[in-house]
Amino acid sequence: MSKHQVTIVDIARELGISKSTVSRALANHPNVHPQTHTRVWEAAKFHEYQPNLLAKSLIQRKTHHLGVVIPDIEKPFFASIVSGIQHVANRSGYRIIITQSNESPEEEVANIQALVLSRVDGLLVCHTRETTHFDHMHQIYRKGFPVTGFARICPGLNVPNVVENDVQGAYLMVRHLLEGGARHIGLLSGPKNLTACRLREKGYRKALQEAGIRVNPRWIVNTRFMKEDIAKAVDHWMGLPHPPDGLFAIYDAGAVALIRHLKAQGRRIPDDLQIAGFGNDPVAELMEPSLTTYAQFPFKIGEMACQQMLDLLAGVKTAPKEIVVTGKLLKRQSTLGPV
Amino acid sequence: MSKHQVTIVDIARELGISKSTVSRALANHPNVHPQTHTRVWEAAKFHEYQPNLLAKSLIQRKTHHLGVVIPDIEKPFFASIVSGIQHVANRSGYRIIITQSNESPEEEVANIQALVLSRVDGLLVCHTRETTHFDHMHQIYRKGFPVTGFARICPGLNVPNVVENDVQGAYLMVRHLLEGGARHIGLLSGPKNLTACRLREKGYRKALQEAGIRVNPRWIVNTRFMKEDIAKAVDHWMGLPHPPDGLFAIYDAGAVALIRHLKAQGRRIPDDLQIAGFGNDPVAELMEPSLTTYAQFPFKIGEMACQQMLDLLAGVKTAPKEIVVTGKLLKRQSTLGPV
DNA sequence: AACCTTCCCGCAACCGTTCCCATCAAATAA
DNA sequence: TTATTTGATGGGAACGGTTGCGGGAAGGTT
Repeated sequence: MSKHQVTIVDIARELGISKSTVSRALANHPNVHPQTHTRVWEAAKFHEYQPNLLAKSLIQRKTHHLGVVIPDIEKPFFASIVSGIQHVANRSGYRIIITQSNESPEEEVANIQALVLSRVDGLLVCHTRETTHFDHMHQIYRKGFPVTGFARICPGLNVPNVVENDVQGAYLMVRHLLEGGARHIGLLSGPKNLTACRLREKGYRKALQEAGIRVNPRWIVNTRFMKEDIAKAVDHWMGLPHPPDGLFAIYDAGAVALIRHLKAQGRRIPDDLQIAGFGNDPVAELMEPSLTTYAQFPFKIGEMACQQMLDLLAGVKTAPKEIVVTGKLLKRQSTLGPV
Repeated sequence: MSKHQVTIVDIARELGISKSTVSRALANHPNVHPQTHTRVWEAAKFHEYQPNLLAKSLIQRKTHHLGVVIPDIEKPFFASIVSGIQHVANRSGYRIIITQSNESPEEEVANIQALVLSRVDGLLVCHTRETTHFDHMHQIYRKGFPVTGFARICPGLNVPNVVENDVQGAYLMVRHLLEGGARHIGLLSGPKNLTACRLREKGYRKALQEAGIRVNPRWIVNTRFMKEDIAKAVDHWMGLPHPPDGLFAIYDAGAVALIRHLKAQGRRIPDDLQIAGFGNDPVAELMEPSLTTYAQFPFKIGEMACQQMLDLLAGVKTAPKEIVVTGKLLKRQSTLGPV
């Protein structure tokens, strides 16, 4: 960076005009003489002039940066969301600053604060699993800072939110299992405090109730997403008077682990029992048997979330709404059998 | 944003002192009376003062932002790299701005230019597969702009680069196949113009030569990473006078597809032929048979790349070096058989 | 000829900091 | 006492742009 970056003042001096005129010419302001306009542009091009966006941001109070807070970008689900956000952001001339909380609430608030400090125009946030206090959110909301939530949202915060349709997805999936003939359907769920788990469980219950089946509480197993939980769950189910003829795991990794475990036990899938997952992990398609699952379109979620943010920034006045991105049931071998 | 953000001038006025003093107090400059210091800090806390980092950046010519250019964040490999970059960046008070080129050279240069325009302190870049002209890189290099390359680097650019050890990885893998008894080893490669492909092919050749095996050019198949390439490749190999007894795919997705295809044909792996991949895709571990592959530690690559950048920014004067992150061979069922 | 527009352009304030330099009182040294 | 250092503070010029306001020249209208 030895060379002095050329500024509008340099150009103004060289052309013998004022920096205001140069500024206006470069901004294509109408009240500039055509001849002056071209002279300025030529000089700018000649000197490889690059406007200092910091100065511009400072005065215009806009950085054209959006802050994104996610738990973990290495999860394909979040990576796709980020990609979707990025896609619509770039299209509108925004850049995104990404921060990861690594599922730590402390890092989450630190990231959020750092982002508002660096003057992003808006914040797109997905909370950690563990986030239970939302003071930091209400605080920036009170200041009028533009916020949009996605995937895991802050309860009771009056901002646009984009979520996947957990209830519906689980509902459809369980209906699919029922159509396949299953009557005793086990549910592999996660920690009870997670909204997503509760919602998917809700869909599960709804489908069973509609089919006139009383939900046996012992069908439901709550894990902590650990590998060790799988064997225990299977033992539990198989010890029941009526072992399940279908299993619905609310996360694909769980379904995958179930399949491996059951296959190792010599059970045939889906003949002995059907298995379904949730989330359309890349593995799902490649396993044997390929896994029936529910695709959530995270890219779409990202796009919608970012679009909400752009509307917010553009001052489009609509009541902040909750947008639900509906996914799609992918019926595969783990419920249908070989095709 | 109705409220006027409080500035140091506001605090100065309220306390009846000059803004210089406030600035110094907040920066914990020694030459400030202790009493003034606490008064300033208390006023700042009371009014929830937030420094305007834009103004600071403008004057100090440092944004504490790093630009990251990657082809596709949805690829686990790149997601991990980004995560690694982020990790060391945050630790040192830097934020990262991420842009995706989507494997399009045009988007790549657009992103890079936008990033230098928004005054990032440095640029971490991984080129697209298709990037063949590197004018944009030389241009910013000439300006003295801090650049670090990773994974796919710009040839002939005198900047720190961090790459994985392609030659070594392929070499070790082929040696492993040889140890397993394979003698006719097919290579599923990618487009010839990609450096990674050429390097891995080099490792492949080296291992065979060392073992005293003449490389049969017909063993090598160049794909374009398409699904359709797989069937053709298999047909080609099986049509040879001596069909291969081992296959090395330089990308895991290829190995996975090979396994599925060969299994569908009724061939037993690894009994009929061994199969190995490269990259340690998450699927590799979960398939059946689990895939022998080479793990590249992308997180580490990201960390190293970012560390190089920080050194660069700190002015640590070392000749820009090429750093090689060596991976690890993961021997699994596709070469070893059931365990 | 006097007046009114319209078109260009320059002046200067402003955005919110940092930081160099000057100032001045108090403390120390001669 | 006087000279010198030290410590705390204020003034003001940057940083690189944007923008409201006013003015002058050119042209058109009564």
